Amino acid sequence: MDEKTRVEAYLQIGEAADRAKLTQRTLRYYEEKGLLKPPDRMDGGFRLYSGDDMERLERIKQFKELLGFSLAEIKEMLEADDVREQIKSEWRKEADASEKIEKIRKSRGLTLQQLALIDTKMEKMATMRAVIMERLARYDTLERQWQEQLDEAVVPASVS
Amino acid sequence: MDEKTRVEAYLQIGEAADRAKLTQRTLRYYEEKGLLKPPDRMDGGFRLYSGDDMERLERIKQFKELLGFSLAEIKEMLEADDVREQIKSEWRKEADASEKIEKIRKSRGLTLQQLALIDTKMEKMATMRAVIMERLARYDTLERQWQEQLDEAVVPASVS
DNA sequence: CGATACTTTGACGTTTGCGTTAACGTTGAT
DNA sequence: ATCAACGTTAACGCAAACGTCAAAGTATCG
Repeated sequence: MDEKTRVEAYLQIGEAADRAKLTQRTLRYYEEKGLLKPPDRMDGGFRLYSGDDMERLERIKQFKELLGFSLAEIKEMLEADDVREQIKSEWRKEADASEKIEKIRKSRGLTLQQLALIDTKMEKMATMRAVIMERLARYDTLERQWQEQLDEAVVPASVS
Repeated sequence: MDEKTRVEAYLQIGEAADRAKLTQRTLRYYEEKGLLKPPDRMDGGFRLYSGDDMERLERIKQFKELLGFSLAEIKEMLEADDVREQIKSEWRKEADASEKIEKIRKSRGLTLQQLALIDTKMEKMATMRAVIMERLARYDTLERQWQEQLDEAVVPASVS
């Protein structure tokens, strides 16, 4: 079962694309552009996407759809994540710590930027939401007005 | 002063573009694509943008940057607005009310869609924000860890 | 082994959303 | 009247982000 779970955790490009709600072309394109690390392959050369790959895809989608980043920008942002993984796997302390601290600070900076961007976006969206609510209210009154007019016409004097 | 205010309320394309933080090309492009109604012109043919035009531009920007709509989608959405203006200017009740009610309902529907979209986006952004906050926390602990290591190395035994 | 479904790597095509001249007309100040 | 600053249309250009074949290899099931 150890092997089976390991096997089932991998998806071929078709399934991966379906689950991520993207196309196969897009997956290959992202890989080509360096947003996805080259995934593992089976013997025949078929790509195998890991759970991590799928998570990364999800993050890419969020950056695109929620924040409207270009793929180039997304790549930059994702490099912040890579730093974390790198450092985690580099528990050998040979490489001097100050260098790592630099990397960490840079990544943290990028993450802070993301946070700031999200916050301004959320504020703007809240404002927009309020405007839309007003609009809705006006539509409702408008509709009611014309509805009354229509009622009067249909029911001339039977009520009064 | 009546005339002056009326005149000053209009902007030539240069000023209009500057204030909207867009380019002249973009304004013409939006007009070409039907997102902006053909603005008034002065005698020489220079475009004159009204306050309403500027507001519309602002909404277009929001749809693009906040919601990530394509220009085609934005056009559709803005048509909801047009209905309101149309109906306001059509205070002649000749055209039957039921027809107008239909239009109003359609516009209201579009507006509701916008609202729903904004709400889902805001939810997703909130989730994303939470994830980012977690990330930040992890960066901080990471940095502190390595900082400690660095301190120990720099101050070998002087303290103890 | 064969059929069918899935995948691979090119490579060219398409759409969107403008940028960038070019050639020429308009305005406004001096 | 002229000059600089601004505007006009028309046309071509372009990068991003994929879509869409084509030709070939691989997987899997019976």
